[in-house]
Amino acid sequence: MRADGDELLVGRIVETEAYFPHDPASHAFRGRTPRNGAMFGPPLHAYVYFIYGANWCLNVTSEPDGVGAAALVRACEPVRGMERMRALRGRPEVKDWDLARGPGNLCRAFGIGPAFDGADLTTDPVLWLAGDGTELPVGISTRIGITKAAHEPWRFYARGNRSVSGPRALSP
DNA sequence: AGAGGGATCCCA
DNA sequence: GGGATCCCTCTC
Repeated sequence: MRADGDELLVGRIVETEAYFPHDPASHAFRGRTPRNGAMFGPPLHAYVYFIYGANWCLNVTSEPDGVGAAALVRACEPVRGMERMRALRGRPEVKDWDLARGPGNLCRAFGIGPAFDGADLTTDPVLWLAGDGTELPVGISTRIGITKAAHEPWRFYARGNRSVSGPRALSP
């Protein structure tokens, strides 16, 4: 969720990937650097990074302070604030279900950028996580867009949900 | 399928 | 400082 001025932007997370300690595909693999510092912070904090010259990606730290690990939030099913999300995406023709599909698109739709790097997602007044009790059927697959540890089944998605990103073969 | 895009970081 | 690499996106 994100409070954007007076407007509340709400999305249900439908796709994540795990990046474990000592995971060759993780940014934290080679140790702490200025970029990945937030990954080594306390759990349930944001790690926001810039990639491919165009996209921000949101991760949620998952291990105690000092351990570099996080879950990449790859997609949300928009729940509320879709018009504002469309404006943030800058693409008027995008369907609701497509607004936060993919990690870069998700950050654009929610206005998430470097300002949130290191934010505590349990107490931050603007960006936070919450549960609504919904249970989703979980599918598991290999992670997307990586070359190292590519066989590890560490991607988790909501089965049958249109807002899930990636090749169709990976989200049956 | 393929190009664009810019930061990051390792190893000189 | 160079250059491979990158947890991607859009348009073809």
